[in-house]
Amino acid sequence: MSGENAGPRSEPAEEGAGVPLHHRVPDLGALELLLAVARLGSLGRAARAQGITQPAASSRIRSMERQLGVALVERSPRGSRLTEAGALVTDWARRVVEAAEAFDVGTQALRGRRDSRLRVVASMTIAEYLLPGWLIALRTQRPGTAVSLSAGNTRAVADRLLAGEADLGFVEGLDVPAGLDGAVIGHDRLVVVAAPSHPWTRRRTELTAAELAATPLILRERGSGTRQVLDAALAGAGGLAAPLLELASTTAVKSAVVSEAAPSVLSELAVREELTARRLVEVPVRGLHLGRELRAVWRVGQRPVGPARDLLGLTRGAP
Amino acid sequence: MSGENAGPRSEPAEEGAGVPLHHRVPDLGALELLLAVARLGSLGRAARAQGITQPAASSRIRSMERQLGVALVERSPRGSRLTEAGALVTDWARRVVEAAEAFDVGTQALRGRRDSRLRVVASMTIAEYLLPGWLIALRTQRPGTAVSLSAGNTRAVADRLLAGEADLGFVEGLDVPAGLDGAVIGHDRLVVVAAPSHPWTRRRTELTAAELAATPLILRERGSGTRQVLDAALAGAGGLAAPLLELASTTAVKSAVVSEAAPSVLSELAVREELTARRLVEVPVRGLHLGRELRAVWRVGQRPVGPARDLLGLTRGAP
DNA sequence: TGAGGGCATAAGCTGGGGTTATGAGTGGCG
DNA sequence: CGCCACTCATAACCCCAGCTTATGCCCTCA
Repeated sequence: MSGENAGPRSEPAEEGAGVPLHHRVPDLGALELLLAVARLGSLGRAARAQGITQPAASSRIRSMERQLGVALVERSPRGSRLTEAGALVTDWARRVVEAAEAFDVGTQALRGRRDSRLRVVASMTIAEYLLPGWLIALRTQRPGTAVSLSAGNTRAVADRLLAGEADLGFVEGLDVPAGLDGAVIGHDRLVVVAAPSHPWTRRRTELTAAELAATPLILRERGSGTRQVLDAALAGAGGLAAPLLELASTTAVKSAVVSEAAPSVLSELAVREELTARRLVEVPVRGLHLGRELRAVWRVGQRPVGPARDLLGLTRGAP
Repeated sequence: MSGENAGPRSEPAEEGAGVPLHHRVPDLGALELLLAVARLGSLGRAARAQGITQPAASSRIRSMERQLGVALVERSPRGSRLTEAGALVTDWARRVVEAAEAFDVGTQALRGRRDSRLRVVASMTIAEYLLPGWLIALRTQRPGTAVSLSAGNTRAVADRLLAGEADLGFVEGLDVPAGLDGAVIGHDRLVVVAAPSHPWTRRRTELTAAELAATPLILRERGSGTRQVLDAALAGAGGLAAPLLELASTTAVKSAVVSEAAPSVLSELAVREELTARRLVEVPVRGLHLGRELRAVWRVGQRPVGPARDLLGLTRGAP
């Protein structure tokens, strides 16, 4: 495991547990630099691209290699190429940097300058999972478009649009709020998820809607969009049983599902990563389709123009 | 846009272009701290959780708020809660931290200590997209399992397993290499993708396999797993046309698809993010299914036991 | 054979992020 | 009622990571 102590592990010791992550992962700057090296094929060029000097880049890469214990680039007097391992590390680094880009573009929009040319209001789910990607795309397509973002539930989105405080809104749900026009830009689906250890993940016969309805679940609090769709869909199956636990945030629900051994119903967008990592498992339900539309919305009669139109065009056909 | 200069933009100016990302995004340490605050409800507790002092945490959060220009936490003499905006920022931060965790667990496995209890060999695609998630899951389920990872093509995976240099392998492809047993653990699918501006994304009739075969594509070099599956699938449709461009890495292919206006065929795993952000668009092809199995493999007769068995159990049913 | 691009090393500066020490609010409770 | 326990903020100080400039060596190519 973690270095010095090769013998039968003495301390807590599980791979540097306790040490916060950022001591074991290089800086964002270092990761960016590594990507630049991969792209440009030379430490010096990468350095210039990052606005630092060649020795700085050299030492940064070297210390990253020391920290990770892996040779990342093969230096030659004619440039630098990635190692076999370096290529893999670079791919993982790219994902960190991409997440950081999403963070950046998101918070920049959140800063919400009054002089923004495009003011967006979105539901939490969309703002969290989809908008940053769209904004990155918008930035590459129409650089210099200043966007401001605020998030809230469907009601808040409608209010801001009607008050003229926003140009374009995004909501997920079953219908378009009064006073607004909209266009479907994609679809979301609620999925039943459970911890991998839960018996539902080993069933041979598909779960029925009635069984689902009768089981106490871990859910978001009443009033959330997710909850509405679920209530409506299970009304015919005897109605939803009292929840085992009601939590305020999606994240809280997810970790509760993992630790408490009860299932939940969540947006596909919210659990995609957990599903592919098998931290959660989807439980198919016979004949139950919990789809819901993702919609762009705007004030009746005010079809989006300019930047709002650009963004709308970008989002059509999402998921 | 970027502050000071509100007028018609003078300089390059597009939202701090040129300034490398890591100057506009807080440190991983700061993001982790923010998550801890969100989870624990107090700066002091979060500080302790990160192994720093309360004043350090206080100043770190404050300077992050200054940097982002957004109030993130609401301090009270009885604890700290996230702001509305803070909740959103925290969600975005969580994704960065999760990517960093994947990076961490991946590079740690790559470090490849000889004394590892579990030696894994995987194809590039699986190592890149799936393995980190599994390793994180494995770490929470069986903490302290030292894993070493090496990556290569199917041939290399087989060789290492047969040489007894690895305990468990993962490959994607159509069949199990000679000398190995295996189990299907999931499915991947090749998808035809194009830039959003490409005419194929606006077709009213579905693309046919013959049309796809006749079109020069941007592809990975011959010999890659992706290429094999594609060749096989289109053999009946007249065979694949000469590629427009042959590139060595998936990343290179992706960016070429975006800039050159030619389509490509790539693993669903590799383009999922690009698809949801609409940087790429999937083009459905009539009656063509480019599925391929993801398999865990091991030496004939050596069913995985111990840690290998744990990991195998974790991966079953992936995507 | 010299010029130029590539990388490494060395010496020195700077600032961000850490520390300790302290003060000032607020709610619970004997 | 007054103390305690908890919160957060401020101030003064320290240290090292990461930057810079200056230099040298290596290789390739005209």
